[in-house]
Amino acid sequence: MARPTREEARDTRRLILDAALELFAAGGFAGTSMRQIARAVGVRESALYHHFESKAAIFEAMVMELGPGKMRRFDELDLDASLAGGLEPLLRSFARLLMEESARPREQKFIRLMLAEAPRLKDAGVLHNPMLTGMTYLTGVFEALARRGAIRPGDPELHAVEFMGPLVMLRLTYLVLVEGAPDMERLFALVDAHVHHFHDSVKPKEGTC
Amino acid sequence: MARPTREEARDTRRLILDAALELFAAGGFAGTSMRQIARAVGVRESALYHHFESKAAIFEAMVMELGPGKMRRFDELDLDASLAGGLEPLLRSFARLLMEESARPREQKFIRLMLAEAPRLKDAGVLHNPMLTGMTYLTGVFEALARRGAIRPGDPELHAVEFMGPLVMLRLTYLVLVEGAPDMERLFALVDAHVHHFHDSVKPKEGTC
DNA sequence: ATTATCTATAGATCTATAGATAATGC
DNA sequence: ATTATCTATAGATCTATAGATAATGC
Repeated sequence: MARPTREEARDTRRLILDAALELFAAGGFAGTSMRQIARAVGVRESALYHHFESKAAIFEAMVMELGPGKMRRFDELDLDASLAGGLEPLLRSFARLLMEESARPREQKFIRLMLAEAPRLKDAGVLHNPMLTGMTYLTGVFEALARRGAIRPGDPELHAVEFMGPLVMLRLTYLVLVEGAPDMERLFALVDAHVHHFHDSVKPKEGTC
Repeated sequence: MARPTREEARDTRRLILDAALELFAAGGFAGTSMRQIARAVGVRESALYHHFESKAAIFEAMVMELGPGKMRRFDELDLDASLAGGLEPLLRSFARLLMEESARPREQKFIRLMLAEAPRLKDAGVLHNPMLTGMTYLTGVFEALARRGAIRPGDPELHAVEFMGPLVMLRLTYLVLVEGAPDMERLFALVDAHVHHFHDSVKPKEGTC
């Protein structure tokens, strides 16, 4: 035994991170032991310490890998080009993308873990609440949209809250806090309805009364 | 020592529950030891077992006490009478009440605990996700409002999502996931702006174009 | 020589229980 | 007799380390 041959070699670091995410999401950081992680991976505890200095180091590596805000997908976006297809389709595809991503098992577990360990995130070297970071970013987007007249003028933070609030809540109720398979059909129907409702309430007023 | 005199007697059960809420909210259920709770209360571990069978029993008692959905405040409400003052003031006072309540330290800790322990709630005898219960309830309220023409017709679940989503998110960002004193002024400004925006989007259409 | 594992274990917890002690309320 | 605490401890479990072993890549 001891060191495995090249044929048997596996990416143990990867396996540790995957097993730890699974276990942390289900039992919490403190509720998961190095022993459980080792058992899930199929190695001894001491092998874990070869890859990570401590249990906290596993958590930190996980946050570093999955954490830094997925909100920046708008960054690669040329607002003017995207707006050519219309504001509502743009918002809808963003909202659907967010939900599809959140529905992925790894993301579901990670969001659950972040919510559960929120009070301890700072100790793990995560300076800012990911939710706040996302909101700050979206606020900037709505500011830009208002500047070019794509939406009617107003408090951009309010627009960010009105747009993201229902999405965050739908994600919580349908994806994060639910157990078993989520009702994706109902979820997407509500997402589309929300986008339509939101768009209706911010689109520039047209015509005269 | 041993049993304290009547003068020194304290409500130890109450003190245990309070200390446990504090510690569970900060460190999670698994991250908190009976030893820590005993130290916080100022008794020995064995005294805890006089009041509760186990650590899990403390958690269960806590959920039983604080859990059963605070959403039912609408129950004591005569919709018709309340609507006399106008829909927007009614919604605003509900939203502000929800935020004021969520801002109370005990509630903040409890919400944090519920989010953190959500995957383990079923084991604690909590059958339903409190968030879903609240949404079901609110959906009924908006159905009633639509039936009596106080809001324009539409999917009542969508209305519940549009109304509560931003409130849930504001609560998360400003009260639950934040550390230190929350910026209540900015929070209430956003709550009021949200209620106004929401009311604008659901009030019955008046006049003709 | 380095890397990835193993066996074995030290030392620190932690939950829960047994049995003693003293105040209370009948 | 009952209630609420204490002291003491059994027994389980947990994090982390020391040192051995064998495969890898130079």
